[in-house]
Amino acid sequence: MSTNASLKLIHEIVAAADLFLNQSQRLFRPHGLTAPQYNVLNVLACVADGKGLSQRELGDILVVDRSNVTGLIDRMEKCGWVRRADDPADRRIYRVELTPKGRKLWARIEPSYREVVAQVTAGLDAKQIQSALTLLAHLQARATSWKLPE
Amino acid sequence: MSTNASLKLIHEIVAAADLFLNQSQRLFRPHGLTAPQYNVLNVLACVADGKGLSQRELGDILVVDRSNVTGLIDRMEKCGWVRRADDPADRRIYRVELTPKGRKLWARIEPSYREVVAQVTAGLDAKQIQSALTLLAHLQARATSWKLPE
DNA sequence: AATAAACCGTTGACATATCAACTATCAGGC
DNA sequence: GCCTGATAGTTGATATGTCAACGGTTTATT
Repeated sequence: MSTNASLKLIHEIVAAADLFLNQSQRLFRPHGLTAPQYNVLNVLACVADGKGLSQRELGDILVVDRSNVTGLIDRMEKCGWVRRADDPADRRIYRVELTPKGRKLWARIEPSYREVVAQVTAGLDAKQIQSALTLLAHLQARATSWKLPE
Repeated sequence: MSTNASLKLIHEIVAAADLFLNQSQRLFRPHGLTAPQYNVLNVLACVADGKGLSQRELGDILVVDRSNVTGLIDRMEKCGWVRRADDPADRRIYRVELTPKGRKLWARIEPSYREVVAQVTAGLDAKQIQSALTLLAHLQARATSWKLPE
């Protein structure tokens, strides 16, 4: 198999992800939001039911370091979208929750986000998407367990 | 077609790109290099033949803002991997070139990089890769020309 | 030739990201 | 109960990225 096709595959995956993130900024920006901040809203709205999430859990889900979550939540708290609530059982932990304002913002943006995804993926049939997902899962599994050469 | 499959597709592309970039750090780091810096070395080694590239051209190829190139080249120049040469015809421009040290570093890392890509894509046949490339090109074309909802 | 327009690189403000080191808190073993 | 170790969040150093504004240099226009 050609190494060049593999190189191009990886390159195009990175380029597509980059392009998508950059373009999605155009959706979020008018609301004063960034892509990582939208992800926080989305996780809190979908995953956390009422109880919120610790910053560590948030970082695990978003695949970012917990030190990064500190500043992210700082800025979002300043905008009034999320709140740090004390955990009654563990004083090391904050339970990060959506405020009503944050939930409202998410509810306003989420449909646009879905529509944009629909636009970008229009013209692809279910089978194509499925085989792409299989390939991506394969890549991720192999990337997770790779070993350094030499 | 299911919107959820589309959402998952985009999500997995971003996740795969992220994972790959994070893992490739492990290859670059022992050499004191970052992924964007490796990309600079690679572009200068492959694209620019002797004449170097202006910072604007470099930014266009790497799809980053030219203001970002300033700092990137600053740091790489400090390490002695690249050099800013004056352009004889246009005094606004630097021609960024590899130093011998930079070229040697690239030559040492590039085979490992190819091998890692080969590892990650092992088990995929040419047809699978080709259809993934087609899909990615489709996504990129549509993402480039999308219009904001509402 | 002189003015206007476009272009290049830098700078400063900011957001995101990592890592290492620190403080506070919790959980286990003795 | 008391140390020991793990865990949560913060902080500071550093790298990457954007954007807007600025100062020199071309290039175009008149």
